[in-house]
Amino acid sequence: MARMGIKQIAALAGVSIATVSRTLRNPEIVSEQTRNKVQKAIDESGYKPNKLGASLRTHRSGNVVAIIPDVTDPFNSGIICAIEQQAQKLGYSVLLGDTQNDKERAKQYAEMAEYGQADGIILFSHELPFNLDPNKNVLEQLPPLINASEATEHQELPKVLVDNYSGACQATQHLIDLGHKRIAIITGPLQTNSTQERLRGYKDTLFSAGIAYDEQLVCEGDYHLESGMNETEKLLLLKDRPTAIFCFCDDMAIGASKVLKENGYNIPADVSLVGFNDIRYATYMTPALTTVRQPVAELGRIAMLQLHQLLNKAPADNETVLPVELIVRQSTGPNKTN
Amino acid sequence: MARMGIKQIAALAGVSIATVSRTLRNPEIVSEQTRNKVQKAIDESGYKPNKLGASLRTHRSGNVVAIIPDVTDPFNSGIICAIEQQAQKLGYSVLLGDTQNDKERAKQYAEMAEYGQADGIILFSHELPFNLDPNKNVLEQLPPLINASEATEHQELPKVLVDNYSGACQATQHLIDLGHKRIAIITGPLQTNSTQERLRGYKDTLFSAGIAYDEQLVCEGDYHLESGMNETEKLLLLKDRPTAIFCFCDDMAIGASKVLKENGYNIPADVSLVGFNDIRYATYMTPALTTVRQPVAELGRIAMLQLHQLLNKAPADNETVLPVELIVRQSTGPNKTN
DNA sequence: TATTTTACAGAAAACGTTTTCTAAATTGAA
DNA sequence: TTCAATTTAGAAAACGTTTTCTGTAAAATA
Repeated sequence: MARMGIKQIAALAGVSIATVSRTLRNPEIVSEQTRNKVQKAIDESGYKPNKLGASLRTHRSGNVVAIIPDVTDPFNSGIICAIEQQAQKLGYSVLLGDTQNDKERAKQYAEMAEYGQADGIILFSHELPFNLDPNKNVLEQLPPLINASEATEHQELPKVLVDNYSGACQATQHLIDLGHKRIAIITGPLQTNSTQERLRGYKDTLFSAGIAYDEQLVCEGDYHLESGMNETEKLLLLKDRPTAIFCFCDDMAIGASKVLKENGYNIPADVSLVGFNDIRYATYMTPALTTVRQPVAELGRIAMLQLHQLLNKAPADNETVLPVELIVRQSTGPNKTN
Repeated sequence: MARMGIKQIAALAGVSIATVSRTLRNPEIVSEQTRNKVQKAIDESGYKPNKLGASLRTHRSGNVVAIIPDVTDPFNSGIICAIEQQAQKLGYSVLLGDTQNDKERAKQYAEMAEYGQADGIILFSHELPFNLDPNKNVLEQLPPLINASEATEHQELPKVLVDNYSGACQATQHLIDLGHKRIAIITGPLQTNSTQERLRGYKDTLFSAGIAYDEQLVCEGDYHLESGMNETEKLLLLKDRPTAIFCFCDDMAIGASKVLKENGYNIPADVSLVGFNDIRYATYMTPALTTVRQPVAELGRIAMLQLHQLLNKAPADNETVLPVELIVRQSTGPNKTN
């Protein structure tokens, strides 16, 4: 297949290139007769208009870049999948920006927007991968950007989040309702918005129930499975060990579960376990994991929708908060130690 | 930040645009003095060369599209992650083409190469998303394309695969060594190369051990968790039920495990279970899943490397086969029914 | 010193589109 | 019929680069 350009098609159809372009983008303003001629030439030649040419002219690549810490994490990949779905519906393509938690890579991906490779960014991070001039308006220094799932410190940026506070409240209350008083948590990185909100929910709920906040029971994890294991080991060394552990993500809960079992603890008889995210495998763990379900598909869908708004100069909502839901399974049970 | 083009930089530095371009792409052919002038202008203005302009001119978008059935599957996302890693090293960006098993979408993504949005394709499918003219050479009708993990019927296409045959042999032999004779399998779709190869490995190994092949024991799954459950239920209805089940992916094994447990079967005491892939969660299942590990990172890395070759007109290897490894954990044990 | 080579930098074309501007042809109103 | 309004389509500019082709100045050779 010889490379065909709009010129060749124009020649083939005996019209100008402008007419070919119009037939493709604005069929209604070209007469039926000419339109047919052009269409015939296109069909016969199998012409595929070059997107780069068009993009260059229109200043729109039609790409968005999703900057994400790790596609390998099922929670992330779920959102990515939803973003991608919605992107296709809206006519965008998604560039994958898996940073592996490397700031430098995040920056490189972010720059795609500045090099014209992408029109906008969906960012899953609490860190903004740009060097900002603190004296100037934040928004004006950035390409169109939506924060998803995690937020940066810059309040001006549009974000679509999940009700982390409520999720933590529900989880904590559930444990309290089961009679637990010594409820440990394994958080994510303390700088993240998600962890801060969940921590707040945890504290508030404890307080409402009249349970004293015990710093010994809060461990900082990093949302990775291994940290769930490490922190659980520490918790088990405590004199007065917790009867329940609330992990801020399922992976850490899975890690915790492994350590608990290895040490002969029965879940939930000896210690109850709650996760966060409700990844696909949560139901299939033994015991099935009680967890806070995030509306992953909705999160991705809306993030993409909002970015689309932004790209059309319509302001995006500054903050969208989606509800979460506690899914009670078998990893939580009544506190039997009292 | 006012949009800066190469023209503005040229003016700022008092040189021609050609010189600016050369400073950026071929610094060695411009004198140090001029280079410095230009560099200064670039630094001061924060100029980011527009990639679309360059791509248009060079006929290289610098993008590759990964056409994949489902990012949400940890096996797939593992490969994608590796591809992405390697792509970045080589200076490419990865467009995500999650098809959700929809042929039409696969085709749309494949067309990105024809529209100049992508330079090449990494395809995870046994179906070629193109309409081919059967009279003509296959390769000449396709954009640069590498098959990864799964192969199409077209032998000419370069592919990087895993030694599915050997994997199935190892798994089957392991079960035979444990004394199992009634070894059921839950395959993937029969049209896929991966399943065909594994099936062949299974049959050959049975034959070598002098165990008769029993068609009742082979169930066709679809690599999804649910099908693992469904097929296991069928297997349990058999008069002479299997003492071991070898699932062609971990997700199906996880599904099988659930059904087995629900029906009161003990793993591995009553029935042994083997998976394929060794996803991250395989170790954390109860019992930990014996499975065939695929070199996911290597697979992705090589696929991208091969595509890179192709894009530089160097022929890619027609077939790369990577070794797999049986990881024995707790879901397999001696056959106790004899 | 005269001549050839080499190093460097500018002008301009090219990549493949979209879109503005203009002109011709057609239609409708008067 | 004439004139204005509308429809239609072409010419040409523009998007932001890279690269070829030239030309000039400096360096190397004789």
